[in-house]
Amino acid sequence: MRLAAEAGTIDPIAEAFRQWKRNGWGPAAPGMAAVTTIVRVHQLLMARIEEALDRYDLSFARFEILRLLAFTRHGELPMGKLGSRLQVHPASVTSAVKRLEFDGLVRRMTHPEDNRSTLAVITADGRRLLAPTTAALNQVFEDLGPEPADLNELVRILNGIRAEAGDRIEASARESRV
Amino acid sequence: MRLAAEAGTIDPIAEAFRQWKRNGWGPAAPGMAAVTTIVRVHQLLMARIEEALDRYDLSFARFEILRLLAFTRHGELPMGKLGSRLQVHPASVTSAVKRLEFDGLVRRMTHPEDNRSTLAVITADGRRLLAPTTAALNQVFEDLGPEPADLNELVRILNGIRAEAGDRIEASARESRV
DNA sequence: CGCATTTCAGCCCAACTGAGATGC
DNA sequence: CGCATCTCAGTTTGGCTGAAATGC
Repeated sequence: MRLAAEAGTIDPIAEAFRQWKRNGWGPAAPGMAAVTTIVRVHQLLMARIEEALDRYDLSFARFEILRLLAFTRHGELPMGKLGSRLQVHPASVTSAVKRLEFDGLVRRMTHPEDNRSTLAVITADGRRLLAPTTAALNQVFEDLGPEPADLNELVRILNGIRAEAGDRIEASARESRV
Repeated sequence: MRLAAEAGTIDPIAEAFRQWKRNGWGPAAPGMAAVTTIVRVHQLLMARIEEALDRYDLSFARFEILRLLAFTRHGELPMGKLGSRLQVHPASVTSAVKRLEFDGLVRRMTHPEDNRSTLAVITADGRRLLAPTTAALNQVFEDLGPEPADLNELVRILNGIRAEAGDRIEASARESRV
């Protein structure tokens, strides 16, 4: 999506924040601004990430699968484990891996110790593709804007939201003040 | 989506952060953790928001249109303006407003001063629906977890990302330290 | 005429549901 | 047998493109 910023206009999020308070929803205003900003930043980030991966014909979801596999000891993981680690639906894992297999980036084999389960294994081509794509994404990660200390602070606060929602957070991550 | 947390496992994001540094991508590690955490929190938030709006048969996108219309002086806005304010594609505005009109929450009229343009106008039913839905969302906003001061800090840092991406930010929002 | 605004048809993709197959 | 794991077909959804219609 290529949406031009509205010319000569104020920040829509700041404006909404003002209206929220004016309408007597003051206690919810900081949360409302936080949520709206997260949604907007998510949109901006996904656009940049997709653009960075575009020429490699990889979606962010498929990249994450490759990356996760490469991080394991033998470059393999059961389908179900992929889903729980990446928080995606089992059926989505099936289709993403199918696409990766079609592209020769992973192959599938039934689990040697449990024939119900099938392993996704990253191929040499898959590992090769990780070098340039990781570099492209790291470029995005390094150009976010805020200083590393602020990014760590950002993660700390967001982890508070994850914790409240029941997400599993490491204790250390919740405390660390940069 | 209702995805159970993986039992007995560490935080996947913290683990990825560790691996990122171990692989020599240290400078990108804070940004990588920030992006991954934003993506995850976005996912959690959208699930909660959709759940809160579910019984009103409203999507978040359609709620935002109603809210934006209610905030204007006459409860009306041209289609194009809706799109630029909410950062959605013109064709998406058309379909969202069509759905809202079908539900009797907005009606459409051609712009009195420019016949090319059509105005979306919120109806009395639309305004009525905003009371309980706003209350339901405010409940979500108030229960995010972090204190208001931290939420403001969160917005400040995220605005740094928006600014870097060329989003229009109010100067005040970029400076405010809570 | 060029340009702006909106709509529409059509496409693609992601995600989910429910049913089934297989094996523990 | 109940349960876990995965796959598949089908549906829905959102968002996009490109073209058309209308009027400035």
